[in-house]
Amino acid sequence: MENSTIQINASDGTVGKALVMLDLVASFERPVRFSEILSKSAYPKATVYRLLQTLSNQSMLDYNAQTATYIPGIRLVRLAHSAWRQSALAPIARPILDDLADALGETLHLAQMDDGHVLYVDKRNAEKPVEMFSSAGKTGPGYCTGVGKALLAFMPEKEQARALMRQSFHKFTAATLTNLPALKAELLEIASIGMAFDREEHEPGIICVAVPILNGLNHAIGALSLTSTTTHHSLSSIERFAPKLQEAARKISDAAKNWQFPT
Amino acid sequence: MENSTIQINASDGTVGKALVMLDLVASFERPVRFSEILSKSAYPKATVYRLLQTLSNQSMLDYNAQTATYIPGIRLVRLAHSAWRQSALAPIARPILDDLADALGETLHLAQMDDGHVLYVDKRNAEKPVEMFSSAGKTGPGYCTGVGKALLAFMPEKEQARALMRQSFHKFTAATLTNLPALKAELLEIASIGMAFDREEHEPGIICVAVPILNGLNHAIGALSLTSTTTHHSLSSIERFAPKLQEAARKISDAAKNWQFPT
DNA sequence: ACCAAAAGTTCCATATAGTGAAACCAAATT
DNA sequence: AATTTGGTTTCACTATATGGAACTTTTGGT
Repeated sequence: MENSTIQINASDGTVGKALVMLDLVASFERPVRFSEILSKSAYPKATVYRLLQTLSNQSMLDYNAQTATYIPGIRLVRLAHSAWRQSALAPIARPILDDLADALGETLHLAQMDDGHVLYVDKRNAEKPVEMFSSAGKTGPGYCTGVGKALLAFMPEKEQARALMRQSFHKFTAATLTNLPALKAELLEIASIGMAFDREEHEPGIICVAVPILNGLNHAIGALSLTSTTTHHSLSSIERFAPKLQEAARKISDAAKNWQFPT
Repeated sequence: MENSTIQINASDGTVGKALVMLDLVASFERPVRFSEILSKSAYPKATVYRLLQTLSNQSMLDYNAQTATYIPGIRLVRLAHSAWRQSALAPIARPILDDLADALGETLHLAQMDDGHVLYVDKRNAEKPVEMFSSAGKTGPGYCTGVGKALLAFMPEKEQARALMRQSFHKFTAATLTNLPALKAELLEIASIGMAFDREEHEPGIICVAVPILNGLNHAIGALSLTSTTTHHSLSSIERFAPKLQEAARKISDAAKNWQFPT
């Protein structure tokens, strides 16, 4: 969301720095000029310059000579295809999500945790059926979405601590939790009841129920949510979908356990 | 397709090497062990080891400690989302593709050229409406697909020469062109008539018409195709769709020309 | 249970590749 | 014409990557 500060990359040498640059360019969400990148970066001019050149050579960035701007490159799309196919969760969950979408006719999201944030890896939309990359790959906050809280509540302690650090607590709506103690309390509750709600915490009028997809150690490998609006549903009426969600989550979990790459 | 040889990366130092490793891991299309990666790589053991560690640290790879295998990492999915949204062609083409799919009810592909190969960036399927990453990001051969030949035929001369080098001419079917002169002759024909056909060259029973999406200099920035089967259509019957495809291609081309990022 | 081979990890002297201050060049701007 | 701003190149310095080899762990065979 607010990306005003510089990301310092502790180690990982040149490769780490190059990837920081990639993230930086991506974070603008629009074509950016050299000087803009430079001003947001911690590295000196010549270093930034060379890193951008290397990344452009490698098609990890696209440089437009007309406008003298950089955008994330096409090679990422190719690599992501491979990542998505192999990430196990998304492809496995696909048929189960399809069935669930058919049965419920509501908007569904499948998400994973990525560095404390929510990464949506698949979606079924109640209205518009086709979505593509426009939804998969999208990220959202952890502390104020249903999937985010479901994932946080079922993380190994250490990872959870690290993920909680990354939350920035922007008050999107009146209902947004804006501090760590409040969030921690809610996560305990979620862990005990096995489901999470978004009570218009991220966007006014938008509510959701989310359940974790667990592995054998009771840690979340993903989360599944059903999203609706306050005009269509109330919290208690979407709660009624929870058993169906949990059943689907269990199916995905089972499929993931038994999943082996064809040899 | 056949990735049996080692990719040598001329320069670009450590970052280039790291990206070669990324591609290598992705090319397996399944979880791979260290030794498998090593055996396909040109770099010495310790180097490969360190590169893989760095990439895993950075979530560009996922290391599974249970199975001791690597797969492409989740960070790629996040980055690709950004790349796709900003690549201009795909998001711009989306509504036009939607309309065309509604009007024709046939399978459509939108593709770009990537290192001599075809990169599919969007798709509308006649039967299954939802597809996601499973189709976007997929790559295919340049010399034996409709979109590939359309893209090759309308490339700047130098780039074309480079792209032609990258073709490997595997004979998929009886109709596959298997040598450079034959391909060059066909590309001239395509350039003159402004459309390309796939006459069961990649898969038996699958035919397609493709048209380039041109910029102001008459170079392809993408290609649009309509795919069908020989049971549904003949070459001449799919040729009848060409005007509609060309109209859509022109619309996309215009939209791309006028396109400016919102300031 | 043992041994041998293979797979994976760490070490460390060396050299290569990255660094970044500064100079330079090219467009805009005054 | 002079100045500022944005972008590119240079080069001496050194931090970082390198990779052969030693070491540890795992696997598999008898």
